[in-house]
Amino acid sequence: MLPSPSFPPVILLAGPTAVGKTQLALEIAHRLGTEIINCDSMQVYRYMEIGTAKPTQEERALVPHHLLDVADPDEPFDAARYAELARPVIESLQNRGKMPLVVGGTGLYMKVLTRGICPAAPRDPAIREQLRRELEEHGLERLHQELGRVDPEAGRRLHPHDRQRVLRALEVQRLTGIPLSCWQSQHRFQQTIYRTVKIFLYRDRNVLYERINRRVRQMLEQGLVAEVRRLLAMGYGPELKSMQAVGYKQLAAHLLGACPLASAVSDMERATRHYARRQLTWFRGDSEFRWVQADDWQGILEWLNRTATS
RNA sequence: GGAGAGGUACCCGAGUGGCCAAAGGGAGCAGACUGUAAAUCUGCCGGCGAAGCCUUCGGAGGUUCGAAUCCUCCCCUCUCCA
Repeated sequence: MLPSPSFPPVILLAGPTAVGKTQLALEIAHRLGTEIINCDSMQVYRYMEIGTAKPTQEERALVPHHLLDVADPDEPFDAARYAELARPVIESLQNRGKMPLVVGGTGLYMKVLTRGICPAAPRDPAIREQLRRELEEHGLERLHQELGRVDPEAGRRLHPHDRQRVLRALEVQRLTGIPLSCWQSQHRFQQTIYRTVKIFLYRDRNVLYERINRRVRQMLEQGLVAEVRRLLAMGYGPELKSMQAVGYKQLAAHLLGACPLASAVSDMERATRHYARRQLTWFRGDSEFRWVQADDWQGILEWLNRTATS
């Protein structure tokens, strides 16, 4: 799968949370006569509307959206699955001569979509369970030591406190008998699958933080608390990955009696800021993204016209 | 007016003579990231900087070899009594 120059390029529109991706995406999609492919790890879940700032039904009526509502909140979902679902959509759009517009803030999903992922085995529930038990019994230090033995490179690279990655590395090693770092050395994100045009929307940090606070307030006015209550009532508990999402996590804690609403809200604001910061760090690392001021629609559209059609 | 309590770095807060540029937490900033990624994890955090130096603990004095810590006066905040 090499990038085919005859195919329309894939436009990637990224940016930190609350920067204004959705609105601009609608405009771009409208101008280019194309469709939007969501690249937000939380908007893929059903029933999570307000807190994920998912495009509304009205917005979706204006421009077709893909990869929204493709999983239940308790369904396993990850970057590989995302890419698996998004690729056929991209192809289908390209076959119709359209430039797929991938929009979202989930850096890893974009990376895996455009560059693939190492073919190490997916998550295995049985081994996970076993690892969880060992973690409880012996502690993380011990597991990290084991990793150092079976996969010295990963052991060196991974911080002993990084529970998630240490467990994942052990999982792969046990499942396949091959160290994760070997799998990874086979796949270094070198190959690009599509011809892409990458845009990263940014704003002054203080302005972004103000927008975040404002949007949190709006979400609450729109009934985010009720939405979270509904999810809990449907049996989607706070332990689910989907329920770790910013906003859902804090409000679920409040609804379950852990803290007053006011502190849940300020926790949510802070978590959103932290998230935005991490997004900035992530995308700074990908020099192919062109950073553009989020208000400069005119400039963006002109630049897109030049670049995407050249 | 009287009786107490207190003022510590952006915030909260520990520290009661040297081991204090000052615990801890939060915020903030920077970074890492290959199947949980809105997750997980790391570092920095008075100033300049290599060592080291310089300015900090409400303000001004004082005691002491040495003060955030002790004394004096002043300013401010809070609680209670009037």
